[in-house]
Amino acid sequence: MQVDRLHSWPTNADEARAVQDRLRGRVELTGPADFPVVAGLDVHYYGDDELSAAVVVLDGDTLEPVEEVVTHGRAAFPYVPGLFAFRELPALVEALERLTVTPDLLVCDGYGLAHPRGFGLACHLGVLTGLPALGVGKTPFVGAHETPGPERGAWTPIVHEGATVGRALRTQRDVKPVYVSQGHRIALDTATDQVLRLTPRYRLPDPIRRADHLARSSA
DNA sequence: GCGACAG
DNA sequence: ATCTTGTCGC
Repeated sequence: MQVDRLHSWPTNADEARAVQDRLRGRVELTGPADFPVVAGLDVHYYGDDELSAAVVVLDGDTLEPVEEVVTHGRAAFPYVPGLFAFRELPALVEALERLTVTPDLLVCDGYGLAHPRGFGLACHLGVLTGLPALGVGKTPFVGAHETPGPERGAWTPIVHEGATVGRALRTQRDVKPVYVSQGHRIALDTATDQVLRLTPRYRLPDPIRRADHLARSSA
């Protein structure tokens, strides 16, 4: 698939924040609710700052893999909370470009709207590709939330600066919640539904687990 | 000012 | 993210 470079690569943290502030206006918070083909993305770090980036495309109904791509590279930016996306973006974009099928949804490992400037990795990938995207985080990042009930499907809003920016969602009974936020062209209700649907077992969505395993095994 | 801070 | 042992449970 084709991915547009909507910005030059930032040289420092201020430039990176400026990119986020500029692209934030392109995020759309509504979109389709049906996703025949979904993709999971994840990056594995090894050595100094080497990394492998994996994209696994799954049939949206059966959750069977239909295509896999792995790329290798180096972290493209130092780790700064809030600018995390710039580390992995080039490798992930290259992997997406090598896909022969275009997914209907990107399931990203990290945050979308629930981000200090409202533009996390899931928003960034969504805007560059134009595809619906959502983010799943494993630890709280921004905002405040109550602990959801213990049963699968229970959720509470994540509130940041007076706005709901995501949900703490229990994907399995008595398992630590995950943190769901919108990336691009998707409603929060839809993102929540999809995360549950894509997580028939374990804590994290199948697409992310598969991408994690693939990136790890091809280091 | 100090610590904490997606992965 | 990664460095790391054992342990409990399906």
